[in-house]
Amino acid sequence: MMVESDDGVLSKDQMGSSLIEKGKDKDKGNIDGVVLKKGPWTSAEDAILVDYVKKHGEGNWNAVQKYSGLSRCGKSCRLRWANHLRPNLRKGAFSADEERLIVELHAKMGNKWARMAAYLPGRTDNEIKNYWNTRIKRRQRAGLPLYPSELRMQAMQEGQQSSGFHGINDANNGFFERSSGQIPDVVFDSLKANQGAFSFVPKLSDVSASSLLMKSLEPPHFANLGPVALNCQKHLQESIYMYSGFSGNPKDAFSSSNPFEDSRCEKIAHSFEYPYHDPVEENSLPSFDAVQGCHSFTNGFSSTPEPIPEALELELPSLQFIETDLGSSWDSSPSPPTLLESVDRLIQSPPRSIKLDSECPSPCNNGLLETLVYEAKTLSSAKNQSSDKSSNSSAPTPGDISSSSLNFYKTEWDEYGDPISPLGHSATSVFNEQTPVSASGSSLDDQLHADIFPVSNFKLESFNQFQSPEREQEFPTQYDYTRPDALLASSGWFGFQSGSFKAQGAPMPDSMASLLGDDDLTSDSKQTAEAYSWNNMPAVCQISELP
DNA sequence: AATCGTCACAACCGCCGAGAG
DNA sequence: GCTCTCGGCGGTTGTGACGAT
Repeated sequence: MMVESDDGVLSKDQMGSSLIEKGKDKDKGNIDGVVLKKGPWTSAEDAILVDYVKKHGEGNWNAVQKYSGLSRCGKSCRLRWANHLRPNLRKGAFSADEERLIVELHAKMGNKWARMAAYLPGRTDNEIKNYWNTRIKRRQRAGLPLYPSELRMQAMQEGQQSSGFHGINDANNGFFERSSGQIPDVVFDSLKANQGAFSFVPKLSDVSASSLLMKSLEPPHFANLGPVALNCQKHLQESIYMYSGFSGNPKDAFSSSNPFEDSRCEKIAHSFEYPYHDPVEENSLPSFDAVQGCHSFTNGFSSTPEPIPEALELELPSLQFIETDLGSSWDSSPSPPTLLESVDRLIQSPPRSIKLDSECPSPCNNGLLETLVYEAKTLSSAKNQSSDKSSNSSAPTPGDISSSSLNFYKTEWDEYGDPISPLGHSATSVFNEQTPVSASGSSLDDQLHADIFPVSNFKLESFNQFQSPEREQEFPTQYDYTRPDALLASSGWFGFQSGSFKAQGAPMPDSMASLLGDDDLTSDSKQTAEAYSWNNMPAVCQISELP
């Protein structure tokens, strides 16, 4: 690069011994006694290589050293030629169109740089890769999503058009690259950047059970974790592999002793973030029933011994939105089965997420848990409602949101003639049974960390980011997480008063602000929630199809 | 002016698959 | 079927440029 001797700054010899393999590696640095050079190419070397290619054509790169005397290994020659010397290379900064195309392609292909390069004449995979990596860093640092909403929209459309989620021209390039296990880390756009994406939230009546279900996978839970170094592509891969295994063997796929021990969950969350929703499309969205491998999503755990808790577990750090989402999305009239089933599915993750599966064997299989969760959620909402009403009468608060949810729950439940839970308990009865362990000491956030994320330091920090006296008031109670009722009652798993940070005046990290937008969060929370839920679907469906 | 962090880029490394022997 | 070579690909590293402090 800078040491290239185009300007004569450094001669080949001056490149120094440090750049020359000492021949200790016969296979790589020394061929037939010739020490192969490494490091930046000189103009002289370039000329030799160009001349060689002109004479012999591309390929047979290992012969370059033999026939041209160039002290470079074949791979290095090929790379130099492909990235810098071959004709028709397009140098310089990427144009806006190119950038957009890259983003689009990445959304479709993942880190398939070579394939992406095929769509960008004159550009090399290395350029694209570098650009993308830089972009990731930049946007992550800024707390911005990687993909604009229109891309997600397009991807969703493509996913609908083909159950295989095929990408653009290459049928093998699915929206999620199956062969590679690559899944685009579909990060939802910020509301700020994509206000339009949330301007057409479907009418609640249009929200399907699946969408409701998907709220349980909502990314905002992860968004709360704040910016996390994105230098974890491997983690992303791992995450995808986790998903890959999901359809086949959930237990294997999610056998990690601590699903939050690293940033995988974050990446997964990003993978699910897909807030773009077009009401026009919703009816054509693939149902989970129709998607192979998504059986459990539609059936709920009640019908399968290996339900989706594994999947939902991925969102365990959930701190927000679900409750709000439910409340908002059920304003209309989902069918009664949808309501209940959605609730059921929503509640699958907490027990596992808090690693109670070992202590509370198979809580998901008996149908009790979901009922408890539902009612506990309702209780929690009620509590928030009462506390918030007394303190804030103007701006929407988490409690307001929760209360609306609560009211909605009640309304919906009663509306469908099911005044009591499927278990036969009234919500009240369950609420009364809820037993807070202690109101003293640390906040729920700390509790979460201590009990659930013992090794997830970054998440604790993330949680702490949102700690504030207000939030402490929000969650004054600690629960005994060894008790299912308490677990369920800790609606933090589901509803953590999502879009409340702003309204509460609690600090909102930049990333959070970016993810949720600077618009009034509470006013948009419904739409956001709707969009999230819908846009999660393709990802989940596709993931379930991964081998 | 010095220092530090970030960016942008080139190049290398390791792995993998295809094909030939 | 096995081994080897080659080429391709994706990930990572190294380094100068650049801007902020």
